[in-house]
Amino acid sequence: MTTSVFSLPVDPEAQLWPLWRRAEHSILAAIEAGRVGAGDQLPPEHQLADELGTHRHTVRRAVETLVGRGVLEIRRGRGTYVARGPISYRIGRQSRFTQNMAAAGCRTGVRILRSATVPADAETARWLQIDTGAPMVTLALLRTGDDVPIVVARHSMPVDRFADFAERFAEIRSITRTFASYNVVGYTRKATRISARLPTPQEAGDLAISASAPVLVWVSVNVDTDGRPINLDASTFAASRVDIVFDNEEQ
Amino acid sequence: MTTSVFSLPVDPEAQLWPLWRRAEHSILAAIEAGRVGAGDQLPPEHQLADELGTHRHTVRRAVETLVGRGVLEIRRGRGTYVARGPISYRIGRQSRFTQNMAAAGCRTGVRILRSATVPADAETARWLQIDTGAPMVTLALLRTGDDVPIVVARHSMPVDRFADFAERFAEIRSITRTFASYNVVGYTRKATRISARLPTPQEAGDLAISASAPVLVWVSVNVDTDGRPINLDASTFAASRVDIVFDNEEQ
DNA sequence: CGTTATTTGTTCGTATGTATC
DNA sequence: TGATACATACGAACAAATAAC
Repeated sequence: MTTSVFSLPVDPEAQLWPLWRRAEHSILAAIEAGRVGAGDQLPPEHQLADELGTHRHTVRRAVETLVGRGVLEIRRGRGTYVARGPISYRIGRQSRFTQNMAAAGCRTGVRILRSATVPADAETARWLQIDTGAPMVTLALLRTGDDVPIVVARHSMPVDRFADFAERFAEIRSITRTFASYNVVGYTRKATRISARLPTPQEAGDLAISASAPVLVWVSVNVDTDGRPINLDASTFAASRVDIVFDNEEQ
Repeated sequence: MTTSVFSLPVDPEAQLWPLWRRAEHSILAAIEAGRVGAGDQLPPEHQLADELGTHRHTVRRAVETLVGRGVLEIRRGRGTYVARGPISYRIGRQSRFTQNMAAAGCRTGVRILRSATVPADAETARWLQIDTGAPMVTLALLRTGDDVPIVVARHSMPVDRFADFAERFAEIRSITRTFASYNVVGYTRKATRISARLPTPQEAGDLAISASAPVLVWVSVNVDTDGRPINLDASTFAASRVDIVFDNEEQ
């Protein structure tokens, strides 16, 4: 007699949940019991459906939810895998991306996705203390850790102070040092807004995450030492790949 | 001739996206163009499917994603509605839930979901600086704004200092004042960890959100004025209903 | 370099369950 | 109670990405 790795719960209480929730629970139980380990490949969907005595769509719903919970990871055409945990992304008042990833032992990369000069919408203008419609330099960056996309950062700066910011950044490849090239040194984060949602199609594509994997959205205003806003940073993190840690003591 | 409120994009570039993404885009476009406003009810799924010339399942996928993006809201048996925006939840070093919601003009409510004394797991013990397995008082609270569930807060406290915390809270109905009853006044938040994911079945039930609507998870350690950890607060927010704002200046 | 098998992704079909009014 | 609207579940077929040959 063989003991199956995946099987639906049989206790009558579980019958209250829909089938796809019970399938979700079965897969999670197999992982938590160590019957499948981090990085392991799951059986293909049709086989999982057979083992659980249910339909492939039901399994897909369960798997999709576990992807969104950060438990599984799907690679199309290859298979479904048990996810490795997120990287802790430590935030003080001045800490920046590269230091963080280095601390986690990750090789960082950055790529310019898009760059343009556009008129400021009302809300951005308010944060940057410029006029609505005033031109802004915008720069969308994809930052990676060990070649895995981590965050899309969209930076907006007033064009009057930072006209050729994008060109300089393309050369310098560091936000902090590009600001330094304008003699802006030691800027700090003022207000920060954090929210979470499912990704837009573009975000899902940029971050290479599935449509059901949430993003963590981080919008912060940076001010120079005179307190003047220099930049609005709207960053969208692949939530399953990071953990944001504020350490109030180290600020 | 009638102009339809919902219609699939026809430009050839759009053909690259799957049908459900195009349907998602159509619904979003109708909202952004003001053809349907905040709080309005959408046509039923079968009718939307007809208008978009596609299958009901395709529409459901689109709607589900927009629910996760905070754009729509589903009320089972009643209909699908355009969501109203999130409440801004302002966080300083000491600010607490009730003040925040009052500032947003919301009537707050709190209900005890679960309460128990349990042994500390390794990680919680480390945060609270107690021994692994040492007993903790745990208290799960559901906080509401205008009767809408906002957050499930799970508090853990060492039992040796706060033995009858749950009973006192049931009477006092305020975390701050319950701590004050132990002569713990003016405690502050030390480290905070923020992440986002899809809800567990229990969280989805507690918060009355759909399985595809992300939660924002907030874990913080509070310390008394001597720097001793008094409590671990693991709070799960319905992401579509709040925005968390850190104001570094007001801390 | 194409071909094929494997695996996940999309789409439509059909039926039934369940909450709300 | 009946009508309406969302939720679950199984079925069938094909598309698209990947890997192995």
